[in-house]
Amino acid sequence: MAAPLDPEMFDPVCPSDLSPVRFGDKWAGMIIRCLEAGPRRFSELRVPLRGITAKVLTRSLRTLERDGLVGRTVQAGPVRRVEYALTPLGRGLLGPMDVACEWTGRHWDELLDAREGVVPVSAAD
Amino acid sequence: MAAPLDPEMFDPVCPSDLSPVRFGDKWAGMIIRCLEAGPRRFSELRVPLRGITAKVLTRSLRTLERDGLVGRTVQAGPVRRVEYALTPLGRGLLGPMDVACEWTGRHWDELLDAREGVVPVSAAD
DNA sequence: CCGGATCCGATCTGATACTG
DNA sequence: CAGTATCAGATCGGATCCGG
Repeated sequence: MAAPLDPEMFDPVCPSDLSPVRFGDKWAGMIIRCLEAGPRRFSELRVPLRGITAKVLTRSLRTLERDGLVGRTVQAGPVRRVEYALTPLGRGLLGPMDVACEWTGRHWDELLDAREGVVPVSAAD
Repeated sequence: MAAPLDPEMFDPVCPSDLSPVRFGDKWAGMIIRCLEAGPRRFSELRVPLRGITAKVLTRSLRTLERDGLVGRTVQAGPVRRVEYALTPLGRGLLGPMDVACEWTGRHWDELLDAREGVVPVSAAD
């Protein structure tokens, strides 16, 4: 429902693999975020998830379904319409996700420094 | 530090892959838990991490080190002694971890039911 | 004691092409 | 529109053996 998903919802310059915290597989966290505001169609999800192939999106969604985090609804008709939505369980996961995201945001520069081999202060020769 | 690590700290019957939340690689979360009470030696870590091979433990520790979550200290001497400890950054991660663990604990049965294909209530024919 | 080197199978991810 | 089939590449976790 509601507003269409922002195509630039996930900044490609922001490699989220800097964060030690992961939710499900590579895409699961982003999918859950996409479903936060309400049910979304398959094609709708593909927009912010730049470049994800249908197969990969399908597999991630199936896994989320198997784990009880996402529900799938098929509406037969002239054109096929499949909607995905968070289950109550999946919605509950938003809490821990917010905590993880906030933590990562607060320590982004430290995480970045660590990767780049930056030393505390004056040791930087 | 202090007390030795409980060898049964991680229940093998408790497949943590039921939880959608993961910290780093397969072992990172457990390693961080092991370091919660203070620095630990390499061999010490291998006890609760039943069956982990030296190579894999080394790799996980190196990754944690690269990401700035764990520090490594070598004390040369008659016998080699290497200690690992949480950095302030790594220690901060305990917060989000606690949140994730608590959430998983609270929803354990729902997660289990989903995996076993249990339907809500009376739909179980 | 604390690893590194090598090799291997399993899993993950994706590109490409095709379908009800 | 919403997938499936197939194939290829990368990464992961681990067994086994070797070294400082």
